Amino acid sequence: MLLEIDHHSGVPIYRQVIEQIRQQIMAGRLSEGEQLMSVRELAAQLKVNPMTVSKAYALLEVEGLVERRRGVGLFAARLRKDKKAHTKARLLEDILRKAAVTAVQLGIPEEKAGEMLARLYRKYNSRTRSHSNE
Amino acid sequence: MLLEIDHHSGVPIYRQVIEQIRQQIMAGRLSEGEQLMSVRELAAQLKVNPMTVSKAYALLEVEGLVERRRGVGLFAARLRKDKKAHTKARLLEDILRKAAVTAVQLGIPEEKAGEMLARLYRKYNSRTRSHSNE
DNA sequence: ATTACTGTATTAGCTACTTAATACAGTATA
DNA sequence: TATACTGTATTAAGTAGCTAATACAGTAAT
Repeated sequence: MLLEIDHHSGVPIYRQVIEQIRQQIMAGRLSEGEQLMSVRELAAQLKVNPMTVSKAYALLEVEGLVERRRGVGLFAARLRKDKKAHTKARLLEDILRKAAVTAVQLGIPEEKAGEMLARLYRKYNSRTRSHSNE
Repeated sequence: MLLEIDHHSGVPIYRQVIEQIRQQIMAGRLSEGEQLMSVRELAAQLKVNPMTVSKAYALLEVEGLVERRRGVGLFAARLRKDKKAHTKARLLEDILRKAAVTAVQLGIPEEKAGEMLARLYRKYNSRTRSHSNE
């Protein structure tokens, strides 16, 4: 597992760690029960303080995505498939809710909002295999 | 024009001012060219420092939604209808883009994302006439 | 020029957040 | 128990963002 941190993006390091690990788990690139890099190991790789990594791990545990075992290590949580699907749906819904509120407030018709989403979805879906630097 | 500020929401005052005025302009509840409350007037109503209001106004001018005239006052910008529609579309697109990226990353199919958006749209659209306190 | 409004630049204090240094605590193995 | 790993609680420093106090600047009418 390799994480990349952009120190100039303005996005806090611990959030970047959270987002990347969450995505790897949700996309199935981290097996259930698999052990992740230790706090100090990942901290060294990212050239960051161990506590920063620990903070990210702590928040991921709150989300139910990992299990921390003091003295042992960190493991990808075992998620039932329906639970996993539910979590994914919730992540997306949180964002779509804002979009829906905005569309209603601006008086943009439902069909138009739907078309915009479909267009954007296809745009990014076609880039899945390539690197996106933005 | 009446604005309401929630001092406990965690959202900065100047952002709340921006969002509410932007929404009033976009929804057509502020006529083009109409004069808005002066900096000090609005600051008094909101019980806030005039500079906080001035900051909100400055950012609204950058968006092209208002015109500031020193010594005279603040006026809702005259927007051509197509420009207005374009601005509205951009506001929504910025949010929908994040949703699309998330959906693709999580492997959620386009149809499902579309259904979620439609459901949420209807949910908030049906509340348009009532007060929402959350 | 005076008055009475407009908006604004500068500065400073406050707060919340992020990161890091240090010392501590749990587990497994020999 | 000793060792060598695990993660963590506490504390503090640094930073960025928000708000406000003050003094300044433009406009219009008298």
